[in-house]
Formats: sequence, structure tokens, C-alpha cells
Amino acid sequence: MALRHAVLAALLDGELSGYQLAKAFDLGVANFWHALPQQLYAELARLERDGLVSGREIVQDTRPNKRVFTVTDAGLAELERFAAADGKPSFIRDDLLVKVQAADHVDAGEVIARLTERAAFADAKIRLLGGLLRKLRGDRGEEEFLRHGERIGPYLTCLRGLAFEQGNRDWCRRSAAILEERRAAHARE
Amino acid sequence: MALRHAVLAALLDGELSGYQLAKAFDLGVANFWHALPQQLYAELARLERDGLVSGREIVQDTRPNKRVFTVTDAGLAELERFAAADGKPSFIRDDLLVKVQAADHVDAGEVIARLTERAAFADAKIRLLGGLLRKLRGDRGEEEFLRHGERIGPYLTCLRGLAFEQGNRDWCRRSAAILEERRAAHARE
DNA sequence: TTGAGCATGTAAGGGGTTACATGATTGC
DNA sequence: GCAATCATGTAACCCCTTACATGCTCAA
Repeated sequence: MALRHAVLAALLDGELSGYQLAKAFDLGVANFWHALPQQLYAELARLERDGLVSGREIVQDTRPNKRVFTVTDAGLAELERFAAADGKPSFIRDDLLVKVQAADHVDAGEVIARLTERAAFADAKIRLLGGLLRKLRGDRGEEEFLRHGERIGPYLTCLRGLAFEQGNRDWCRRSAAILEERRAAHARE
Repeated sequence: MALRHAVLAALLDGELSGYQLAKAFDLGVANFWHALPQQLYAELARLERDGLVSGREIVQDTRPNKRVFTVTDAGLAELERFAAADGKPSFIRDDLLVKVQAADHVDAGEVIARLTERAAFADAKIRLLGGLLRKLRGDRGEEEFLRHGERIGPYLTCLRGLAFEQGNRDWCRRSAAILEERRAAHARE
């Protein structure tokens, strides 16, 4: 039940509506979790019912009204408990890796295509995260920000997201190159 | 529905029983996917029912009999189709990152403890995977193996798993150090 | 006028986790 | 004797995904 806590953590930086949360969790700008809008609306309802967040209506003229949510003291206490509990390590679960695992037995061209697609996606995300980090740290240098910036949490999770995508991109490119070369070698025989 | 394909991919290297599969998927030796024994037994039953794998009984004296499974031609065809389909990118979903995201608002000591635990876990897995890679490539050098070794798929997924855990370990250590230093600085004020 | 963005949901189904159940053998 | 390993499942529950539904505004 970590979606609860992910939502609570996301709301620590200020009140947000379900829609705003959804955008953050969807693009993976929230690098610590991923969720679809439907989940978030449902989870926010549950959180409010349980008193961990409180919502207030914001009336808007040109756009539909919205409800924004804030973490309550009970919500903070719940996060505190969560942080102290030990979780199990997260495992990789990725379609692409399954395809690569089978690369010797299926059409290598298709696998190479998937790897290339993913590398491009990772590259786009790397640029996105780079910008986000720059925005978070403002005009301070990284060292300086890490030492004295307020709100270090989001910066650290962003760094993990960045490293993850760089790992993805590098591995995808290298793997694609290796499979390509083997395919070429095979064709020469 | 990628567990199917993960199981098929795992069976490409030779027939395995549900129990053997479970061990591989549990320890994450299968770096491309993770699954619990119950899922695997259920999935193997479905795969056999659908004709994608075929099982045969192996009678054993001292231990309980077991059923081992092989990928059928239909199974291979299914994998082929799967490899050609494009999947969506996999997102991070990790308790630990949620905790770090909230690090400014909860007891930093607890978060540091969680980071340290995870770094140790990652370290253990790095050693495990290092051994696995050495075993896979035998006495050949890596370059040589990547070019001419048969069964490159498992090696590549293993490489991804290794890089992932190295990323984890490095990030955990760095983040823990940063939080530690900030805590010390705060205490001095 | 068509599509994109804002804003919030419901419902069904599939996949994963947790808990439970059984029973034999091997090593400490 | 007790724990761990081998070996295979069932059942309940929760979480996530997919599909569907509504309606208003703004820009191309």
C-alpha cells in the first residue's frame, strides 16, 4: 500500500488537485512512483476519508472547479511510520528485458528495434530530468544546493531517476550494437 | 500479460520445473522479471493448457517427483509475436524512493537507515551477478563472448541487472551521506 | 470544428501479494 | 529433534490497468 504514501509525499510540496497529481505521476516527473489518474482520484478519496489529507474546493471561472489537497498532521504521522518501516527491495519487471532475454531465439531485428525505441525514450526523459534538476536547484551549484537547499528529497529522487534513465539508454544502445554486430557476422557466414 | 513471456524466455535455456523456475525468479537471478512461486505454478498450468509449453513427469527416488517444462513451437511463435510488439517503458515504483522524497518532512535518521540497508542489499546482489556473468562467459573475455558466445540474451539482461544495482548502491550511499551531513549541520546550529 | 487541455470520476477485469496447506528428505 | 530444501498447489485480497463517461474552454 505504497501509493498512499507516494501521494502524501507528493503533496508535501504544496496543495495539489487530483488532476495536477495525475500529470506529475504520469510523466514520471514524480520519479519516485508512477500512477494513473483513476488510481489517484480513488486514493485521494480514501485518504480524505481516513483523515490523512484534507481537501478544499477552488472555484474557477473559465475552467471547471477543482479540489486541492493538503497533508494533515495524521497524514504526516502516517508518513513517519512508513519511513521507519523496512520495505523489501524493488525488482526489475520490464517487457523489454524479457525480449532481450529471448533475443537468441526470436527475430533479432525486432529486439534491436525495441531497444532503439527505448533508448530514444530514455534520452528524452534524461533531458526532461536535467531541466527539472536545474529548476530545482535554481542558480546555486549542485554541491551548494545539496548542502543547504531546502527540499532535498525531490532533488535526490530526481537524481535517481536520471541515473536510471542514463543506465537504460547506455544499456539499450550497447545491447542493440552487440545484437546488430552478431547479426551482421551471421549474415556473412 | 508479460509473465507468460517471461516464463517462456526462462525456459529457452532448457527444461525446468516450477520449483526451479521459482528459485530463479525469486532471487532475481532472472534479472528480466520477478515472480513468486504461486504465480509460476499457475502460469505454467495455463501455458500448458494453451499448448505453449509441454510438461513431462520426472520420477525421483529420494525427493518428490516433479514436472519439467519445455517451450513448444507454438510457444516460440508466441514469443516471436511478443518481441515484435512494442511495450511501454517501465516506470520506477519503489518504497525507498517515496521515503527519500519525504526526507525533509520525516525523521532523516530512519531514511538514512533504509538507504544503508538497501545499499548493502545492492552490494550483495552485485557480487552475485558478477559471479553469474563470469560463469556465463566461461573462460572467454567479455568482448569475445559478446561477439561469439551463444545465448547472449541472458548475459545482456544480467548486465542490465548489474548496472541497475550499481546505480542503486551508488545513489543510496551518496544520498545517505548527504542526508547525514545535513543532519549534522542542522545539529550544530 | 476539431483537437487539446482542464477536471473528475465509474466499472470490469487481470495480475500480484499474502496467507495457508501438505508431506517427504537431508544436514546440523 | 529442528530447520532447511524439495515439490506443488489453493484461496482471499488488494492493486493496477483498460475501457468508458461527462462536460466545459481555448486555440488552430
